[in-house]
Amino acid sequence: MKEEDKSKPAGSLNFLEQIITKDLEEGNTQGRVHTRFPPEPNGYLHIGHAKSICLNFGLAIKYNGKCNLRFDDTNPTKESLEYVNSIKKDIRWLGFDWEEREYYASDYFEQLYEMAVSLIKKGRAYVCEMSGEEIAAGRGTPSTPGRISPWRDRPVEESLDIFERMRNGEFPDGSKVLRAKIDMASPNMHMRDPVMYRIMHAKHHRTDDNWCIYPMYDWAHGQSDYIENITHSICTLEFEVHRPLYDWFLDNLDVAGTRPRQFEFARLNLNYTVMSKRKLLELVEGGYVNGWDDPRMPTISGLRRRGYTPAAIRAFSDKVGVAKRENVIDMALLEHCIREDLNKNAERLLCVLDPVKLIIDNYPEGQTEELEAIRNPERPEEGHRMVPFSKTLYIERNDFMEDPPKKFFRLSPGKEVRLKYAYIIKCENVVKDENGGIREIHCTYDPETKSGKNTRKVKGTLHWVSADHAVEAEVRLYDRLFDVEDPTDVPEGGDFKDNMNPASLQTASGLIEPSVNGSAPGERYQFERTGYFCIDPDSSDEKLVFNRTASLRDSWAKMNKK
RNA sequence: UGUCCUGUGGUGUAAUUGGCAACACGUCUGACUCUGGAUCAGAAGAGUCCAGGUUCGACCCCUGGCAGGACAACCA
Repeated sequence: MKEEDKSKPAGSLNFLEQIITKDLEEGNTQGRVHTRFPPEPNGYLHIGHAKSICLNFGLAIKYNGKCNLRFDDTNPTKESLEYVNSIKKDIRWLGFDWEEREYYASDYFEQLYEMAVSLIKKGRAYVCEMSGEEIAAGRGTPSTPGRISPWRDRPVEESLDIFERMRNGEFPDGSKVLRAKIDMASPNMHMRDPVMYRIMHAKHHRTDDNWCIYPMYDWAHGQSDYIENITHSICTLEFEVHRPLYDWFLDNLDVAGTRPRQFEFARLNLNYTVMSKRKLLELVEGGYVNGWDDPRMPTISGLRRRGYTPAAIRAFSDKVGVAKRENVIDMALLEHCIREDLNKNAERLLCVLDPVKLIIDNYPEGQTEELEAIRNPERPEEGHRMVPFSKTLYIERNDFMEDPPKKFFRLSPGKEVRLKYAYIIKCENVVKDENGGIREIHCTYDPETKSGKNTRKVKGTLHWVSADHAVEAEVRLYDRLFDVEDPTDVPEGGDFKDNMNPASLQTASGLIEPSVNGSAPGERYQFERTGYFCIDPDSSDEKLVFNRTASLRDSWAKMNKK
């Protein structure tokens, strides 16, 4: 877990690291750093969560501390075990370990209840019997004060009694809540007697029907941090306004030891995609993608299936940095990170995605040669694979042009190119079909130019496969899910889905060199000159399925665009 | 016309706490190349939201603006 990050000068700290360093120097946290990653198990994790995971676990690692996994499971109607499991799987896959510290806010329900009772006894909380609408209406607006609840000054004993009966299930949902008694005129809406408990007769995935009152986020979260001895409670910017409440609860409870403190950072935004749970859900449920792990989704499971590596995602998280200002990260940075990893680590393979037949007229009929091809030029120590070569081959259709522009380095009539790992060939003529399409390209080869020999050089090198030896595979060519940088930027009445890229998935039938046989789902390769690909779980014994993780940078395509 | 937060190249993050701005992605050259990949060398691109002030000196401190964001679930 030690990727180097060259995106910042050595020794420069982000604002959280600066705070922690100072706390450690001043002994503010008993010399400890203890963070937590607190997902609500109500959905799948995405790349934005990955940033938070890397941050929280990363800080703990960097400062020799600990990071807990804590499920914030205080709303049983939205949460489930399925999500708990997927979240655990994703965090582990990313390479982080919470050891035995797998916690649940629901583990603290009893303690939380006792703490609430103590607050009532202090006159700092009361049972309010207004309806939800009344409470909302009575809260006022940010610029006008709220109205005092008629129940606000009821006797402590009465609140105590009713609160207990709420717990015992004597009242229907929505009939009563426990509220903190703070300040209905506060300019901070969250301080206007916030709800601490609501009645929900709902089955919880862990506590079953033991409870029918459930704590609200603001009440549960800070106290859970306190119970777990968290030192630095790191969350995203939208909770900034909650911080006074976070502190108020701690101030008004008799807490001992180190108090947790909350710090906020700006969440990750990525262009050319959407990140909100609601929109992601819409894509899944509307069938716009094939599930949460569709390789085009920015979910962790989607990226995994797409072929991203944990190391690439960790490197990405490092490079995006941590700060308080809103940001939009360029998708190109994510792509850079996976290419950087896979260039170094993925074995090479020859695969023709859009084949056209090429016949070497002067190559002996029926002859086959096994040619040596390096597995990975970045890691020569990994050795070689053998690739069969014969008279009839396939090359990429767009590697041939009858009438090439001046800077076309590939094959055209009368021109020479090298076939990677094989020979230099020269195009002699082409055979066309009745529509004028190219059916066969006829070439001659120069036996003196076999790969490995020190021979003359030609400008272009092509990938190819031997027709009789190639293995057919389904290749799913993925591209960005959206056409535009900000898919949510739509005209009146428009929808973010209007910005979807119609070509985000194109399927090809690829021909791959036979050494691909025996590969298993999850394995990653570079198809030379084409891109990085990963074997999809949809693969069967009969047919491999590849997902394109990322294309190779293509300066020829870029040049053509101009 | 409330409270809180944030404004640094196209994007993101720095500037060791006051010494005229660095790194990464991206872009553009060129070299090299049996991947138009990778690699290597180089370039362009901000004078730090604006206006005042303090100071020998301000991205950094002060004052006042402006802009953007968050907050009015019995969601988290």
